[in-house]
Amino acid sequence: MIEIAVVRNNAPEVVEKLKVKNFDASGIIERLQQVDAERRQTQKELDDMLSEGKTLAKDIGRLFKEGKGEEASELKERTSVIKQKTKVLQEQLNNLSREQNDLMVQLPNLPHESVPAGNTVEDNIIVSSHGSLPQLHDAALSHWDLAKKYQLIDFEWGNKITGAGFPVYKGFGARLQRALIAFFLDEAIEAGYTEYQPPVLVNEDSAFATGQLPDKDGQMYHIPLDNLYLIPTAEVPVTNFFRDTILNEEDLPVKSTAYSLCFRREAGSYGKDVRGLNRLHQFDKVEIVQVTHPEKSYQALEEMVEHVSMLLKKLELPFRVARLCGGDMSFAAALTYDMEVYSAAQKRWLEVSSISNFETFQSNRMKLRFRNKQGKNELAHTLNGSALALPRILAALLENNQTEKGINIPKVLQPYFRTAMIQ
RNA sequence: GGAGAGGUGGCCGAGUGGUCUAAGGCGCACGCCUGGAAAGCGUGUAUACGUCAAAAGCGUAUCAAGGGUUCGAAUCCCUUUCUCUCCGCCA
Repeated sequence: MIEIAVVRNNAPEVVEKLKVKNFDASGIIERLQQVDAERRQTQKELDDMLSEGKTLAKDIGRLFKEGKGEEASELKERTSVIKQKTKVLQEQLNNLSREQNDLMVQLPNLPHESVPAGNTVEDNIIVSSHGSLPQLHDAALSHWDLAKKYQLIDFEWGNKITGAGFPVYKGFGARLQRALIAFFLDEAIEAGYTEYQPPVLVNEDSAFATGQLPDKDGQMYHIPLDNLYLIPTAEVPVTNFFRDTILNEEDLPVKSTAYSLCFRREAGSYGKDVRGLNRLHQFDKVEIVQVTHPEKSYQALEEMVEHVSMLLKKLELPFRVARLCGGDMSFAAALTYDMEVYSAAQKRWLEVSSISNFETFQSNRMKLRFRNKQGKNELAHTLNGSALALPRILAALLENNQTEKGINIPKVLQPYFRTAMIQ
């Protein structure tokens, strides 16, 4: 969530900026200002009352010790009044704090000044394009047909044992997945990220901290018996490593990478968008996460875009980079770049990575701070990006590299894949 | 799943109703001492909210979390949670 001080000091600016995200914050902000002022007033009154009670309790204790029981009893009468009042004030304060918090979590993150206004993908800005679009022969197949032809993926088996959106990879398909994961992790490690294998189930606190709760409740698989959530991305566990943590300034940036399974309910999706590997309930992804100094976060964002670009170039896939417009951005992001590869048989751009700077939005929720040079604690910035999501990379690789003889494997994957062509 | 023992500052660890404003130790920082270092000595060393233009200072809360008893709770009671040990199950 954004910081209360920002609301307190720049309310009109907050409302203005959130318009870029198509969010009308005026009502919430107005109420917040009232609640914040009342809360502070109440806290002051309560603190004073508690202070008086504390002093009295000490006096009473002292008097008892000195054997002046009668004087002590007189003081006791005053304490009952104080008790009554503190109880009422405490309750008021709790209510106000709760209301303030409820309002705060409804506010999306403020967009960076470079975020274009707009509602849909049409309003996203294509920042750059790389590589040339492959020309396929007339008999070119979609990746789901190729998967069948070469026995790479069995969608039917997945359907049978679980349901739609849970494919079974087999043979060269499974091996290609394994090769990609190893390649992505090795590249991330090379770029200075530390590798982790996180849990794929997280608790409520973790899901809240990175912003999945309460905003995207229905998008995650939930296990009620233990109140745990299946992660939609490794961002959730990895960023939460640093929940309630105060880092040293010299430890920044903290760069982490993790391969994990990801689970998304994708409620309401249907049609050709979800055909084949285009949209799954369970998929594989290597994620990169950074915790940075606030002054370095946009530099880190560029670096992450560069990293993912490098991966796509090495995989010889044509891709483009889009800066998302306000309406297309997530609740928690301040600035997001999407990376899209061209899938030649489908003739579509597929989103394979989303790289975002959350500034202090997540760190404020999870109390992730660092001790700055002045010795004060300051919220760090968090960022993350896919590097990369497997299924659509797989789709593009299969479609773009198909020939009459078989499917070519990019050079960079061959050491991992141990074969140059799927036949 | 059953039984038992626990959760105290960055860490170890004392503390069973009233200067707990949490002993002591370790670590860390600064200073003294030293040719330099070590040892020694001294000082300091949490987080949040509030107050203040800000800092300092001050107030309040925090001894796993929440509630209760009491004039007063780290300490007593209840609930929850987590960790450890043993048993059971188990890759």
